[in-house]
Amino acid sequence: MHTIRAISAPFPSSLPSGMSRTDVSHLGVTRSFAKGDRVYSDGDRITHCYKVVSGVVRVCKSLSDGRRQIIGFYLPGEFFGIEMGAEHSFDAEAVVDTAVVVYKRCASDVLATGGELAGQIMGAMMGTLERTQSHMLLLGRKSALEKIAEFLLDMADRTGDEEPIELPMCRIDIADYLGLTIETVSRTLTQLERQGVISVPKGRRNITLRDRAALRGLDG
Amino acid sequence: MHTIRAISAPFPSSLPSGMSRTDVSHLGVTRSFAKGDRVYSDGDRITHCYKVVSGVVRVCKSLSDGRRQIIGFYLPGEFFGIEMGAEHSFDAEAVVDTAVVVYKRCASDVLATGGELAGQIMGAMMGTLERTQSHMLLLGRKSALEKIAEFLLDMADRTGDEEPIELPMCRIDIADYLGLTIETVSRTLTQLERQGVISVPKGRRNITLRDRAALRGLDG
DNA sequence: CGTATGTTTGACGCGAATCAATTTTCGTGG
DNA sequence: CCACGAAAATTGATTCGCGTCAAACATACG
Repeated sequence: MHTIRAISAPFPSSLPSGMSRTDVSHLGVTRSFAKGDRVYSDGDRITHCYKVVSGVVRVCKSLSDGRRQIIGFYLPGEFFGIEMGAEHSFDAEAVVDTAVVVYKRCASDVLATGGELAGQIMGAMMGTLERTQSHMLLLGRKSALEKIAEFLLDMADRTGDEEPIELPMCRIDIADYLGLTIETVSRTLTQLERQGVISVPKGRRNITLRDRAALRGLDG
Repeated sequence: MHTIRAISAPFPSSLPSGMSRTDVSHLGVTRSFAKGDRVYSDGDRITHCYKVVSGVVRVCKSLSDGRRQIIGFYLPGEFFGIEMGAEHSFDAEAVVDTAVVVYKRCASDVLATGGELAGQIMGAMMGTLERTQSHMLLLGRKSALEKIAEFLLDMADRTGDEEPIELPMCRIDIADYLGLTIETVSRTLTQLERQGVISVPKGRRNITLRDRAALRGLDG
C-alpha cells in the first residue's frame, strides 16, 4: 500500500509517500506518512516531538516473540513522542495515511525554553499520563465485554460523538490495544450487535452506538 | 493498626498517627502516614504534590464492585500525586508507615513558576509516564510467570539490588499491581521457589533472587 | 493463648486463547 | 466492469491458564 489516500481526515495529497515536507509554522514542519509507515522506532535517538494533524498514529511496544501492546492511539491535535531518556522506548506508526507536525527539538528542550509550545506539551504529557493510567485499570481488571464497551465509548467521545464512529484501525490493532485477540474482539462485537446495542454495517469499520446507556452499564 | 513502625526505612516515630508535620525545607513540610492511611482519594481537589521520604505509597484506582488496579508503587525519593485536572483520579495510600514531603502547590502551579523543583517534577512525571507505559505491556500481554519475574527484578533494581529483597507490600497489593489474584501470585512464587530460582524464607516478605539470569529469561 | 490477618494449597469451572476453516472485503489487473 | 488473489474479519471446536471457591496453615498482635 503505497498510494496516499485520506481516510480519516483530509490532508495535502499528491506527495511522494511519507517524504514530503511543507512549512506550516515557524515551530515545525508537516510530514506525511503512508499507512503502516514508521514515524520512529524503539531504540531510535530522540530528536523531535510530534503532533498529529490528520490521520491516526499508534504507539506500541513489542516483545521479541511478536506479542505487542498498543500504548495509545493519537488523533488529530494530540501530541506524541514525548519521552524522557535519550532514546525512544516505543514504536510509532501511522494507522492510516497520516500527517504530523514535527517539532525540531525534543520535548525536554522545548520545555526548558518555556513559552507557548512548552505549555501545550506539558498539558499533553499530563493528559497522556492520566489516559495511560486509566487504561491500566482496563488492561488489568476488565473483562472482554467491558474492554470493548469502554473502547467504543472512548472512541465515540474522542471523535466528536458523530454517528457512526469510523474506526480507523483494524481488529488486530484493537486487540493489541485492549489486551485481547482478534477473535475475541470480533466475537464481542458480534455479541453486542446481536443484543442490539451497536450496529456494524457492511464495511465493518463503521459502528453505530444504538444504546449508549447499555454500553456504559457494561464498561465496569 | 494505628501504631507507627518503620518497616521499610527509618523515619521520625513517636508522632500521633498521620497527623504531625515537621518543617523540612522552605519548599514543603513532611507528613507521616500510618500503614493503610489515605494520602488523598479519588475525587479530592488537587492542592499539593508529594515526594516519598521513607516507606512506600501505592496509587490505585478501583471499580465500584471492588476490583482494583494498582497503578504504581512509589519508593523513597519518588514523586506522586502529579495530575492534570482539578481533582485526583486515583487513591494514594501508605503501604507501610510512611513519611512524605508535601509541597504546598499542585504540580501545575510549581511548573509554571519554573525553578529547581519544577525540573524535578518534570523529570518525575516523564519517568512515571514511561514506567506506566511499560507496565501496560506487562498487564496486557504477559503470563503470570512473566509478570512475577519482571516484578521481582524491578523491585530488586529499585531497592538497590540488596539481597534479600524486602517486599513492603502484601500479596493482595502485588496481585492488584500485576493484574492477578493473590492465589496466582502465591502459586507462582511457590513454583519459582521449587525451581530454585528464588528462595522465600519464613516471614514470606523477604525474597532472595538465586538465579537472576533465569528470571530474566522468564520475564518475556 | 486466642483472635485477626495474611499466605498457601487444592479442587474445580470459566473466559479467553488457540487452532482451524470459512466468508467477506478490497486492491489489482485483465 | 468483472475476475482473481490477498488481507481482514468472522465463526466454530477445543484447550488451557488463571480465577473462583474452599479450606488449612502461618504469622502477628493484643
